[in-house]
Amino acid sequence: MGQVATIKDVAQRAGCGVATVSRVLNNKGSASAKMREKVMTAVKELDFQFSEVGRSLQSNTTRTIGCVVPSIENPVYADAVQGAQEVCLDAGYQMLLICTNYNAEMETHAIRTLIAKQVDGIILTVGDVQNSEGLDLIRSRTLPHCLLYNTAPAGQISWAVDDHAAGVKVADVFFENNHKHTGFVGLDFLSSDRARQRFEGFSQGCANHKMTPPALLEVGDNEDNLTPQLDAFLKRHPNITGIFASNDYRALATIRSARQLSIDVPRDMSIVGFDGIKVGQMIDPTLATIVTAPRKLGAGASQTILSMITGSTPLQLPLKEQTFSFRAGGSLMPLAAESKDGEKVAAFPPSDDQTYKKAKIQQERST
Amino acid sequence: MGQVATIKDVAQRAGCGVATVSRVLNNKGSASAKMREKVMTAVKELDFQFSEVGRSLQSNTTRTIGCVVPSIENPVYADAVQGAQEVCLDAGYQMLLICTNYNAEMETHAIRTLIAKQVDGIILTVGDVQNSEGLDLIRSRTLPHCLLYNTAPAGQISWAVDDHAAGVKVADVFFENNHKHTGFVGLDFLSSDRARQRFEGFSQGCANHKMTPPALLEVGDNEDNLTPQLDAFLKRHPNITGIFASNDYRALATIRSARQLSIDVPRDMSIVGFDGIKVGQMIDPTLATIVTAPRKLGAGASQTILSMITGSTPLQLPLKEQTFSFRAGGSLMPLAAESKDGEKVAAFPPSDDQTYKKAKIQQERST
DNA sequence: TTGAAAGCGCTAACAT
DNA sequence: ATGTTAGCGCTTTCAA
Repeated sequence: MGQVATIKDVAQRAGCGVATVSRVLNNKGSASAKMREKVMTAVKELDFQFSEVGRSLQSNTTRTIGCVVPSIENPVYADAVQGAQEVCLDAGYQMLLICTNYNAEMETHAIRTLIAKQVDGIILTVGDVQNSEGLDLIRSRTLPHCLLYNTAPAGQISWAVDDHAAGVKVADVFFENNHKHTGFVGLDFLSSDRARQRFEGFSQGCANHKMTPPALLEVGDNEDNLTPQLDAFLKRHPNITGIFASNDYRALATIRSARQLSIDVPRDMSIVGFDGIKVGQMIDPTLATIVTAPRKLGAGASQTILSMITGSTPLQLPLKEQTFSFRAGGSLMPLAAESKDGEKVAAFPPSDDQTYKKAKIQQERST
Repeated sequence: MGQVATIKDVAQRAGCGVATVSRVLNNKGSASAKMREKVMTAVKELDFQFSEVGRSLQSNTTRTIGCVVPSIENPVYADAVQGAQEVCLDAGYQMLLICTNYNAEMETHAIRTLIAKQVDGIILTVGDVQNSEGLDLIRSRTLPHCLLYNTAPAGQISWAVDDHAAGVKVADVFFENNHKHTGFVGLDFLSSDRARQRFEGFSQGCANHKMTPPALLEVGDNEDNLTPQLDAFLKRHPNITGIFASNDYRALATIRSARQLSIDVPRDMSIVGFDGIKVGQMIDPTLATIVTAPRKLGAGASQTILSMITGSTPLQLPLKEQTFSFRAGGSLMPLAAESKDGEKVAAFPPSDDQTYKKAKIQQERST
């Protein structure tokens, strides 16, 4: 249905053998000007295009990269996939995309399918690097592959945000702004080792500065009841002046819940998010956050894969330090030295405009 | 590299011909229990999987659907692609994704590539339905295809938001809330016929209610200077109390700019967005907007394609009326009857909570 | 029930 | 310079 003319049809119409057609169209081997001419007109007349299926069978190569991510409804993955796809396309490769919906069975099935489809390489985010059936499958075939957003186990190559280091960075920022009592709001850790690493880094950073260990508020996936949870949490930990949310959406939800509890952000509470989504800068107050570069990670993963396939380009390795940067925002404000224990006093609140400029500078530096 | 064992290897190991292996594995034709056994163990031992490339060449079918969209960095497309991909996967099809970055040449190239890859069908969003080289290419091969987010020309099938009807709806909403003087903020129409249709529908709706024709503010892609543009716009049209933004991001940007101009939303100005992105409900005020269901559109497009391919499933047709719904939000507030000409008076400002409940009811109705 | 062989579209080795 | 042909992995006749 999709294709009509084959190389045979072209050969017949041009009055030559199929090999000649192949040679002309691929600019490989010799062909007379006359033959070239005849072939080209036949191609035009038939609107001929090679079938990649035939080529793939013959060359044992598909010029296709498989990509497995949990869900592109999450903009972090969407952007990464977009970046990966662009690099592939530039190199003449196409991308087969499968979303697993955070489901381990789907993940295995997806990888099996991609192997069957004979992709030349796979870029993937798995649920658990230590225990992934699909990953084992890939390894047993020595298929070029590259992890994305998974912390690489020893010897593995991966493009991912250094969640631990980013967590440390947030602790540094809180410290610099004089917040000593902090909290962390995250999804329950069972479903996200990434959030756990952010928390661990954050704890580490707090310890480095001799700050109180961060209080932990684990919330479910259902965001509706964050407000009462936050209320109870803050009653248990009344000293807290700074909260690190495991991602920007959660940070926004936290700000909203705080507002419902008549807690003003940033006057009464400073909030720092994670990811650096676009809207963070469009709202009021703007969101202080860890900015990541999903596109770059995706593009990097593609470059890695491509260099594994062609062997030509020197293997690109992600630089851990460059996988994130902090962006200041109105949701974070310095806290004056405590006048009394536990009392919160705001010092020289920066105007929104100042904060914005600060954010901009920070951003430019990191690019 | 990717694949090792072929059907030949299995046959050899099982001590039979390749045809037997094929029959056993496909459950087609007869095979003795003994042979089945031998084949299955050979398969296990070799960890054999069929090569889809070989199958495709033989069957002239690839079980692959091509998908061409401008960019999945736009969550509207990301969600649509995700929905489309899921439906494909459920039906045993995979998805080859190409993003065109709103570039016409890329679009043509993408479609050419997908044809060469012998995809069984194509789901696509083109820049200009009336004038798309790629679309012509597809039509000339009678390849099953389905438009997504493009208004279908006569006889064409397309899954898209009814932008015009949605525009009318927004006018209705403004009218119900007593806003008679309105404006429309959109990207310059050259690059988006969708925004133009929203505007035309909006104008139509305003005319229906004998309202002033909406004033038009066309902004460039660069959002930085929205504030001065908005300022000038509102000075030219001082009566405006309601603004319809062509999408939610632009609505947020408009709210931000308004705030910089000391115009309070919704007290001094009501804003309605378009798309229904998640964060619209997480900010303060919540964003009144037209909610669309990108996932459903994508899924619908896939169903259409699949039924075109298999002919079995009854062809799904998009229902125009169900492609959007209005969601109330804090950014829109009723305006009291004008006390003096041009003077704006807010009537019974709804608490955020009320607005939220209202939004929720609206949302539940529409699902 | 089973195997041999043709053929899907293409490339590359070989022959002319 | 050009044509013939084998073979990539698979399915499907067709014979046995």
